[in-house]
Amino acid sequence: MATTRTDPSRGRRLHRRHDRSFRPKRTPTALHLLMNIFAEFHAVLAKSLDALVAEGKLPAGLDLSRAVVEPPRDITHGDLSTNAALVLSKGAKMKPRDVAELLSAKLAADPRIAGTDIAGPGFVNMKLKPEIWRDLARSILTLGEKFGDGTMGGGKKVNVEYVSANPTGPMHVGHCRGAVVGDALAALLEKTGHDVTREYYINDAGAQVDVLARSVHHRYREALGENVGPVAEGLYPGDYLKPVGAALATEFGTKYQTAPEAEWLTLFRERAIAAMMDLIREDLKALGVVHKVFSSEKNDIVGKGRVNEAIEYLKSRDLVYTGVLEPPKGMKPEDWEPRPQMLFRATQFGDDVDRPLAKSDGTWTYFAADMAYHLDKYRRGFERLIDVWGADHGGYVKRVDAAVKALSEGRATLEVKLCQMVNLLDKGEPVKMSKRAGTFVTLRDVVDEVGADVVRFVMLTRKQDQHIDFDFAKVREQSKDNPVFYVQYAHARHRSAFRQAKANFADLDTSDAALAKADLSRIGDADELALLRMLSGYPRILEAAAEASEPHRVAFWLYDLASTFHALWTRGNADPSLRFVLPEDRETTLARLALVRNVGITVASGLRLLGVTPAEELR
RNA sequence: GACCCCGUAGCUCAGCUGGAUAGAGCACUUGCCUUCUAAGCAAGUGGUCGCAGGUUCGAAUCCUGCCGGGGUCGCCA
Repeated sequence: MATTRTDPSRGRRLHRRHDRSFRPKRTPTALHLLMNIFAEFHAVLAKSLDALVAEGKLPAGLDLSRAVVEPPRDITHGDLSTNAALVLSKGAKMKPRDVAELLSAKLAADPRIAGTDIAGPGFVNMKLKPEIWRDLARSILTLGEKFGDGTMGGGKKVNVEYVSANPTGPMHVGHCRGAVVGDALAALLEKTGHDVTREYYINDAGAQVDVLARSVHHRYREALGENVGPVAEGLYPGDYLKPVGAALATEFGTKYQTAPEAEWLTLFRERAIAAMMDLIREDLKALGVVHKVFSSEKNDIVGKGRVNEAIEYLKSRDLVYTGVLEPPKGMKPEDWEPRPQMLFRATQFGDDVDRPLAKSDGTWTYFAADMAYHLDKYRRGFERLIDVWGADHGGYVKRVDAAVKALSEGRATLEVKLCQMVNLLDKGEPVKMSKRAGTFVTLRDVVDEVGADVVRFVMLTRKQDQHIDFDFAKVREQSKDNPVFYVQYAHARHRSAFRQAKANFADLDTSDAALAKADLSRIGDADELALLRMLSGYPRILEAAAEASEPHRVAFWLYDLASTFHALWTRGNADPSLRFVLPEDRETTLARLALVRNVGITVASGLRLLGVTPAEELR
């Protein structure tokens, strides 16, 4: 396996490239926009190190790639902390504390650093001048929701394929996790400077779409008034096919009522798939998910001979052969019989066994088509492919990874994000669902009932490889168990503070531009500065989340931010002098509104990234 | 049998890709509304990070082996 998650060198490399390339440019005329404080001070650290090398106090060629500048766990340790001395001591052949002494003295000379000290085994802690936080506040007001935009991706093309539900019916709740995770991941990658394409793969070439066509034919006859009885075993029984059958009845009358299957199968299949895709697109739209590209297995891959091309390519590399697979050990398939098959040498690329490409009836396996599809993505210029799948497809990862490696000669990378199951519950009791029996809860039902905001946020309150319990009773409650309200409430409160300000100062200019000019030296309370310090972590969180492909981190961070803001807000209850709006003090009000607006901008940015509406008010 | 994921407070889960004294919500105990919307806040109780080794200045995090739970395993998609 060589996916991103298991390749330890990958993250490091990206970090370093980003950090090194970040050189704050100071233009005397414009305000220097503080974007990522940690990246900036990593640059300061590198400069200090260079100086120490030039002075001969440290040897040249030290590897700074493992050194990080981060917020200390405990704020009494200062604003920034670096492990540089610990990381460098070995290469410098010095004790960590001694390296720390040198770095500490050098860093203390930076005009923006108020002081440094050494702690523990050799951490260097830095205390920044409060003016830094006020610069940050002004920067956020100037940037607006661009705050947090990053260049980490370097404009690189990334293809994110997600949902890709079979076109045999409306989406059920189980699909919505992948939809939300994929969508948020795509947004996150865009925010961090990637050129993202959101894509959906339509599995419309298999046997199941023929079943769909037959199911529609049943509904068609039904619509013509024929007494067809219940839907036959093995067909899709859902009512959602009735309108499709009815439309065909209107259009073609009795033409295909008794005709042999061969006469209508293709037509009915195409109409049915088109109708189902319309349905699915509507469902996705209700959830706020919009794909840019829909690739059809049948029309874009198989029909265009892409599978043949892929196989021919592999054959030319001697990666295809005819062989007989061993039955899997430990389980005894009853109908197992050894059979020669066309196989792809997946084992040469890290898979456990070689994989079949053709079925016994001569048609391609799903894998063969999927392989060709991934080659198609690569040929469209994507060297980074991300697929979001359900965890039940976990056993399929290695072979597609092997295929991508083989077909791109190692130039393309595939990351598969597996989303664990969503356990659907009602008051703690499992809800039974069966698509074949037609008893399943649709995504639409859930979205209509609790709203897209709640569905989306809940789906992001777990790491994707962790199970989620989605309990209707709880989600319906719209109580404080629902973290989405907690975060939205922070945004609503920020709006409320502005309404309050207008009520007290009718003529007050509270535009972001005006707030950026406020006298921010009036922001001095420890909790106020702590809030700004927290906001400074936003770009950092986005980068880390993007690098790990873990959008849930943004949701958790927003929750923490909301918590910090609520705490500050509530202090005003006990001590009116700490309120944001002070009817007696226009200037301080303006400064505090600037702070509040910083929170509002950042919460809105984060929520929008996750596809959740920043609420104006919650009542 | 093989492969993948998970195991952290009573419960549900985070833990910033190896850092300092392991965090949050729920639950439980105790306070805060003549209100900048209390859908909120503050404090307290609660941990052998599944077990055992290893790697190093340092491990919940990385490696190995076990234990427990889930998922998957030729011609379904």
